[in-house]
Amino acid sequence: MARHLITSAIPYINGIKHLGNLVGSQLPADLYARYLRGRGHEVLFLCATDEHGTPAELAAAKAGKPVAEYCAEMHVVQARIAEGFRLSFDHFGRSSSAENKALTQHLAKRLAEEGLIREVTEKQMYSVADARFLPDRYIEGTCPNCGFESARGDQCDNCTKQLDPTDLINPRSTVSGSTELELRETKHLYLRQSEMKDKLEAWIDSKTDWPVLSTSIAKKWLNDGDGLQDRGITRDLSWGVPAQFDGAPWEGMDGKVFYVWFDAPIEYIACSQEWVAAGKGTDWERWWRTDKGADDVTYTQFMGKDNVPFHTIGFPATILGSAEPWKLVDYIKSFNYLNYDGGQFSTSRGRGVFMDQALEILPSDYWRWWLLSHAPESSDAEFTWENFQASVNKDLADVLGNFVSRITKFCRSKFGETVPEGGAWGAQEEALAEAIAGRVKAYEGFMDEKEVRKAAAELRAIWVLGNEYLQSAAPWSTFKEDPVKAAMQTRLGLNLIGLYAVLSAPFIPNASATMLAAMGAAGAGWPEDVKAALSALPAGHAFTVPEVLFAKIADEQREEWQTRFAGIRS
RNA sequence: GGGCCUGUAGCUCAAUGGUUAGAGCAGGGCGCUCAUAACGCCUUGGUUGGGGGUUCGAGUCCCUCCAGGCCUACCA
Repeated sequence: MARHLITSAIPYINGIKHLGNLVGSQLPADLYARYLRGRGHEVLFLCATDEHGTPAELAAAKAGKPVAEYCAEMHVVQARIAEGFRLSFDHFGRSSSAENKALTQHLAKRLAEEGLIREVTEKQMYSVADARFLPDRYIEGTCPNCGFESARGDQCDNCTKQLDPTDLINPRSTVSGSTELELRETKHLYLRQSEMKDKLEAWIDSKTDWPVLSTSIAKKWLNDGDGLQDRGITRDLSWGVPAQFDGAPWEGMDGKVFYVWFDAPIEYIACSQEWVAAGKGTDWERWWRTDKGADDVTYTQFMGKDNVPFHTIGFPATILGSAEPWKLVDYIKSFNYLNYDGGQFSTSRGRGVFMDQALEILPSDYWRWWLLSHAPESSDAEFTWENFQASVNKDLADVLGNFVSRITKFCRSKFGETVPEGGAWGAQEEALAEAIAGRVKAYEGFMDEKEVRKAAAELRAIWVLGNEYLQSAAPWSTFKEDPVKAAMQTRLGLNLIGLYAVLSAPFIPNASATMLAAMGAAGAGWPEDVKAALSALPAGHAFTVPEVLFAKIADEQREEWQTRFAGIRS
């Protein structure tokens, strides 16, 4: 038994996430966590809401609520949806927690003591009407390059030229529309990442088994242009971890907070403290402090590609720079994007399917299966309703669901709702057990390697073996001349359901639980010995015929959804 | 502009430089009747984006061009 720390990139508090966000981090992380728990390992699976930053403030203002209240409400909403998708976090924390505040300030102080913080005075755009500094992208104006009138202060969406807000003609605040903007001097703390370039690079170079996506993005940041740049870790905002605090090794940072990307990854650690505070655990240090038991922990992070720089550069720089024995990540599993029907999912335009809507129209298992079996691992992937309908109907309803249905109903009609007695395995059954054992090994291998799509394909192939067996054994024929043999075949068929339930649990936990309940096999463990697992349900054991596991999606239904989700979210 | 990724069957994807490039779905044929009009077997289908090169041998390595995507440090 090994110990596995697993974190999913923490979703931003600003609204409900879409399916692309889900498949990029939380869902595969959950798959892995469930698999490892199923194998009997000790797992701590953490996630949280990322609550600081300008967008949260603006969203709260738009909702007419204090930002703390807005975040508290949205956290509950996200937590409930996460439950709906059966995301099995050991704790779902908040980056605005007292724990994170204390730890963020502690680490910043440590970095300063190690000489890795420097103060920089710079000029930033200030909006008088909004009474706040504005990030570049919150300034809009006419592009000096192409004349586009809604160019953002960081880049023009029309001609893609990178801009400085001072380049814009007729600049205005996107918050209020005010043109009363001025450049003001402001002081910020910078993390001297450049000092740690060699150390970070050596660390990244040692990670030869990571997805190319993870390492190539990291190397790009390390070596682009003049190499790794220092990074500002404070912002002129009120909502966040205060940058000025008792015992701070600097002055003059009043009214400023740490940059959200500085405190967000720290929440991974703080979340484990929240986990203890919530009474769910007793010792967080054995997961995070290599001097206090965490040196045998394997730490795996899951995230979308947009998050990779912060996890390969920023957070490791914080951890390593602190010179304290924190556990560093061992493996970064990164994902590309999921597109929606020929374009991108769009939160602002309400294009695509959002997590709450998905749960309204279908149970979570449908989404889990499709998303995971089509996870954007090697390149961006695309969601289409036709593909979704075809995959779900074929894989879940026909191959797995119908298998459960056919064997339980056959047994009920010939032997009753009890595992039938008599007969012994022949060559055919031995061959089946061997074939399944081989595929289970492959399945475990893919899961261990976090090869999500390949694992899904292997699992499906295991389901298919059951149908192949029933087809060739044909207990409905055998029953006529040799009822005892038919009983043995049926018994094996019923046992396959229990095996499938356990193997499938990481992907489709609800259906798995239904299958186990129907078979009266709730405590079934991982089939380390497939042959034994296929005899787990003894003769005379009672079962029930479950309801249809997966209903099919009809064409008319699909068309309705297609229309409903094409445009503006209602 | 720079960097990275992707391009393989109608669709979604596989293939440590090594037999005749494989699966699933869709299409075609046959079988089965336990089952959710389900299942099984067989089968059609590819100049691996174009061109050049290295090699005994290239989907794979190199060069170049084309197409799509992402990132480019003040959104997160």
